[in-house]
Amino acid sequence: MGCYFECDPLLHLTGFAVPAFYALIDCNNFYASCERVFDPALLNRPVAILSNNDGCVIARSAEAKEIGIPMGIPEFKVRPLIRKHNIAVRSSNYALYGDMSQRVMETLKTCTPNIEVYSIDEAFAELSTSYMDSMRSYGEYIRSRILRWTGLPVSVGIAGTKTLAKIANETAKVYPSFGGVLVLESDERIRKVLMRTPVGDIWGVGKNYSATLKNHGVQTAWDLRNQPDSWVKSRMKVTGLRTVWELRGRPCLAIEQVVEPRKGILSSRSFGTPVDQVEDLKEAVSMFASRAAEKLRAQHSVASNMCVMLVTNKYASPGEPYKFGMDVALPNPTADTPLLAQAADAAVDRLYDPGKTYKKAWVMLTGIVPEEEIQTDLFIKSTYSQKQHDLMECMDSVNARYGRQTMNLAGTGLGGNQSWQMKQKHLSKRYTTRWDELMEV
DNA sequence: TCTGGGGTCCTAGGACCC
DNA sequence: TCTGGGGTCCTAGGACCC
Repeated sequence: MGCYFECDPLLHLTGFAVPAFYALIDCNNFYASCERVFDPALLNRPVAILSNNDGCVIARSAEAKEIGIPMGIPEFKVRPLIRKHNIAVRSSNYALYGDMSQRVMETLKTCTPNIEVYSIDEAFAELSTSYMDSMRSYGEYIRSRILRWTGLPVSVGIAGTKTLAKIANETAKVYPSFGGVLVLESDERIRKVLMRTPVGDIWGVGKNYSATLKNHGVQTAWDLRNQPDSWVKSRMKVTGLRTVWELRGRPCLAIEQVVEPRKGILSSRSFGTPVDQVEDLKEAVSMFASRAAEKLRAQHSVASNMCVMLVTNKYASPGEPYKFGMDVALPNPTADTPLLAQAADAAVDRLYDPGKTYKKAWVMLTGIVPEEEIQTDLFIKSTYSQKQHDLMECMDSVNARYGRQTMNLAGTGLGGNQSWQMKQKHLSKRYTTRWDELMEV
């Protein structure tokens, strides 16, 4: 099979079978491409996608990148550029992107069984040695099938480790001559590609490490690959050492097919307009608690801790505190929406300052355990009875069938025109998940 | 005027145990 | 003058990812 086992005490590797090749399949400009599938008028226009409240640019088409719209820039700062180049602007439409993502992943599974869905727009795949002779044509096959079945263009990078596959993918995107597929096989080709990859572009090397490395004269992935282990470990810890070994072709990261339950669940939004009334704040926070509880139940877990945070404008007076939060320990682990909303509500009472104007709030659940492992306290009444569990299950299935807002706590407000609701002025339709929003021809 | 929303892992240090 | 030798658990903070 050509498999072998790694086991290195330094890296705490438990030993996993290592396949010959890893592929990284990544959608090109995913959000912009999703919009284009259903609006062909966008095909030859630059496209920019805005954050939830239409505040920042969070995704761009290739043309918009070329014009020089940076990632994460506040929209108002590039408004002149948007007008000048007639850039199409959309609010983020996660209902659409999430569904399209699922279609891509399902399609990919028909090509190769062992995949790890790594993010909304990318997946790793383990390619067995039987494809050895035709890696490139296999990559092309994946690419053309996803394009035909979903309308979305992807790039494919194939190499001996996940980190190298990431680099291969990036390189395939940058140089159109590769036709969207790059296989890193020979040492010579690996060397060439690593020499033109800046350290900051390596998966696992962020802003901080990148700056440190450059200060030490380490400019490219090839430079980093050639540093001694001890040098790397002292500056970048064990995770950095794994990255370097991966650059040398020694796999340290396995495909992770099973999705582990989340250890923290966060629900937060910036408000459409700033909020200074405690009632509005409570509505919003109840809504976030409900959303977090839904996510919690979806993974069959319960939580024993909640953190509620109120956030004011951090740009207004730099240096001043702008986050005001508190932890709430729940008497017993629960996934009951009314209980969690109640706890959040009480927290708002304690945190609220009538003199402040709030821009955003959070509800975060931690202390998460599987629901079948609830440790009940002998002296405290259970906070997640069978009855509550069944009621929540019923609520979730109603909302799954008829839409998220169908059955809600009264405390989350009656919907429609709350000031804290997101702006989303440029939202496209939920073409693939709502009967009443199908594309009209 | 206007500035996203989620997550993960690792390490150091302190408290505490026998 | 001299002051054991191990552990574990928790938390805060820093790094990273999309």
